[in-house]
Amino acid sequence: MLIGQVATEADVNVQTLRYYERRGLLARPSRTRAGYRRYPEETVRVVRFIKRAQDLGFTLKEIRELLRLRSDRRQNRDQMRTIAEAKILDVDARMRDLRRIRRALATLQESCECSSRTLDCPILEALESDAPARSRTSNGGRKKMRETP
Amino acid sequence: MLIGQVATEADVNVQTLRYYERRGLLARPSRTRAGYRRYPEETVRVVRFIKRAQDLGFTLKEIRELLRLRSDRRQNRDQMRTIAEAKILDVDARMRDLRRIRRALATLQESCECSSRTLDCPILEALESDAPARSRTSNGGRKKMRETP
DNA sequence: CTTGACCTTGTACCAAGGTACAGGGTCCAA
DNA sequence: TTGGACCCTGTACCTTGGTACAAGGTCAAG
Repeated sequence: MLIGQVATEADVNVQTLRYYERRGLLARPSRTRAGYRRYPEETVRVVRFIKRAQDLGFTLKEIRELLRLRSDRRQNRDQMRTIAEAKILDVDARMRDLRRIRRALATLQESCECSSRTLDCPILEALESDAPARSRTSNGGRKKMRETP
Repeated sequence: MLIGQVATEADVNVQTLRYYERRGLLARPSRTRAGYRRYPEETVRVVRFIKRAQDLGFTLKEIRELLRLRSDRRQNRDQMRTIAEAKILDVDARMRDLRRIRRALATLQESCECSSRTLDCPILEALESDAPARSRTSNGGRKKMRETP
């Protein structure tokens, strides 16, 4: 398949495919004599995967890792297993958070007349958690602060 | 509370709070005579909520909507209920996808020696779905294409 | 009454994830 | 043999979600 066809079937822009190639999400494909990229059919599935994974909040970098798991399957078994395990924990955490949000939305939907106080809002409670915040490009260090007596 | 204290407790940058105000996620707070922003305690919880929701892949725009649900609770009940319902469907879809990914990762982790063929990779299968792709800033219209006979 | 830690606005910059355009080559049907 | 639809590379630009100054005002302690 040529690039335009992949783009149409995966419902993305041609430029996006070239961009993914630069970012290492798509392998550099073989070329025709004229220098046109020629993709295997599978590429369409890969691109659709990327798009769905993005919807779930994975970054391109993380998705690249996920895809790498796929191709590295033969060598580095142990290392792979470890990465997979870490991703599973991450996914579990995301699911827990979603369940909370869901519960909150359901509460809102049903019981919006009863709990008429503006405080103790179910939406805010949804994500009030003791769980340590995950990844989120770290930011830890801030400066001194004036005393607050 | 002044802005710096909110920032410290919510573990974000001061600039970020002002940015959220511009983007309509935080209400414009009252000011001291000197023009300093003075926030209610609740703001810390709101900001933490924003951060967790972002981790889940919600955009600031979506989060603004979620928060709006909270404050509009008294008027527009029906409309609110409808939005909440839509969000619930969205959340459900996300969860389904995460479950698939999870299954795929588990498969990878356990059974990486058996399914040694490069095709039918569990990772790709994870998100192969008949479900129509959700939101994802629409992009629908692309141009004509040369016939592919 | 100054100094340091805080606050203000405004504007500029950054990384990620694309998108668009310029300038040019390929290929096939009419 | 030419025109339209496609492909190439390269570079510039856009949006999101912030961060980082610059230039200045506030306020409490020493």
